[in-house]
Amino acid sequence: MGLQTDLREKLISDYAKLSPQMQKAARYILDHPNDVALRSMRALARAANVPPSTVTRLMTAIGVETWQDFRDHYQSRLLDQPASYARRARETQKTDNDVDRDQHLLESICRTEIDNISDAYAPDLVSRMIATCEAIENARQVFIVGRGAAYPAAFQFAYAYRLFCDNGVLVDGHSGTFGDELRGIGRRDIMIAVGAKPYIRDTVRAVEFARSQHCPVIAVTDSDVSPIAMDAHCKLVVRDTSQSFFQSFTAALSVMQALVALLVARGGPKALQRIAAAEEQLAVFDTYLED
Amino acid sequence: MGLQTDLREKLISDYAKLSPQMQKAARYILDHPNDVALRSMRALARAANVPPSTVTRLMTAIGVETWQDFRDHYQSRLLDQPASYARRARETQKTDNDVDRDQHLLESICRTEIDNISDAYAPDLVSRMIATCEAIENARQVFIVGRGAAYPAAFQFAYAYRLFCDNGVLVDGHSGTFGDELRGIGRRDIMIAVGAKPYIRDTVRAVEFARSQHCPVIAVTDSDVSPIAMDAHCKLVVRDTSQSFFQSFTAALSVMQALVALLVARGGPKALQRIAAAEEQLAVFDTYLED
DNA sequence: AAACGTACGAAACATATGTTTCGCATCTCT
DNA sequence: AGAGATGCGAAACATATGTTTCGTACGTTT
Repeated sequence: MGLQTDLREKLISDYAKLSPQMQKAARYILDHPNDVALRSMRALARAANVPPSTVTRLMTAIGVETWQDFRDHYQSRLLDQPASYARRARETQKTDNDVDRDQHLLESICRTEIDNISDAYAPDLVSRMIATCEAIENARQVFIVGRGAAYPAAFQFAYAYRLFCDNGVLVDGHSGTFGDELRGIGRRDIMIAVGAKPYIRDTVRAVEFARSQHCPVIAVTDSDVSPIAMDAHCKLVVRDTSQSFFQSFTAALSVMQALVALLVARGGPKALQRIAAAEEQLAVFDTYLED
Repeated sequence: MGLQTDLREKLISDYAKLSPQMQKAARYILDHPNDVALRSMRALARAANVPPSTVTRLMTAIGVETWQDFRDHYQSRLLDQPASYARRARETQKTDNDVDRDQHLLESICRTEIDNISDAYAPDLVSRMIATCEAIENARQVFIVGRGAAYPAAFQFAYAYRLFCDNGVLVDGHSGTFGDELRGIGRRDIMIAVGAKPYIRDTVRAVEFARSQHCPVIAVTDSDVSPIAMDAHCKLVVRDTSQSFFQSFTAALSVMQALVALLVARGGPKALQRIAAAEEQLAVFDTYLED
């Protein structure tokens, strides 16, 4: 992927052919790649002790149109790969055939989804997921809340969780009101609340109620300051960037599934036994199609 | 560097005391910390959809003299991060305790999820998605079927789809039986069926019924030869590889969301108008928390 | 109603930025 | 030695940036 293999390599290979002043600039860039990402062109030129024009000349010499392109390259390198996706996506959207538009949209959706997922498994989030598991394992009951577009993620977790634990409650408001389902919630329980902007009132109310009953909350949400994340025991902040009017809950779903996988892994053979039992039960009900 | 404990914490703790517009800015910063390090203040303000003045006001509100100081803080934070990555990697390879196992599991889940998603947007699938959209656009009614673990994906699509089209029916068996909901299905309709192995009998039955009524089927499933994909008008085969006992429906969900995005993009301004109307209606019901 | 205070965006401001131009050295080749 | 090419920095240019100012709109209090 990518027409530009690596600008760094290009700089090194062309180094000999450059004029002395350009070499000075190139050398500084090679020695201080982060300066390219973080500082301005003029500031870099000053640091390298060359006039600004030398830097622009260097750009054209190595076949880079503009300083922006150069800087972008180094910025995404700094981010350890991710962000360049978005910009490329924007570039691709310029073409104007109808089918092409659809294809490009899907391509850009794909990249966004991958970015969202990557971010959801950043080191910070990983340790929070582990902490979340500990909290769940020690809880008496596990209440799972998610309305509207967040419902799928909540459902997914609840569905899988109940295959190996019987203390999970999906608070979906289907049977009776929200309040009924939360009766008895307390400090020994835990609530997993899923929701992103726009926040659905029910979800926020459920969280507030849990908090008022001293029940710790795990927030799977889109921001550290989302109303769902307020005073949360653990915040799992996942991106919901999307190309459409609708937020993407892909990353949230993925995290919920990952939590299940983690819980099972930590649960060891006992968890697996329970799953086997659950599947047997489903087979009795003739739920699945046998091969 | 040094005396500032962490501006991020400061931002979170002061969040409630900020004015609405400043909250908007603060929130964007919390959600996109790298933007602070890499982009200009005005660019960030644009991205956060606030005037530049709001950002400067935010600076003074949280006790930061100038934007430069703020940016510097985030830049050094960004530069420190890669080191922690490396350190963590080294630590992981040394010891073999429980936490490490969890981290490795999550890392491998992340990779698998990304693979699944990438495959779901392969050129072949992309053109099938476009074909799917055409079929949906020409359908009288759109029936969406998904049971068990596939329910989230079906629900997600139905939920979003109904925001701009009123001919979507989520066949979830909640209200009455499966059969009831499918009454009247015919050749001018379309059914979107989601399901992976193990195939849930209800879903397969629904597909078979649709076919018997000459209703074309869009199959979102795990194999070209899945019982759901039999004689399907269009097969969207997505991978559901996962590290746990449980299939991953992340890619399926992503594809369903992508279909919605595509439909809206193709629908043009009319679709957007309908969405606006739907959101207004939701606002009337006081569904969302206003800012 | 009136007075006050806060919140806010548009515009103004000075400065910094990326790029281009221009003229002057220095080198190269006949 | 002179013509041509090349390398170079100062300055010019248009634009973007960070910050301040100012008028208005809105809500609260008197």
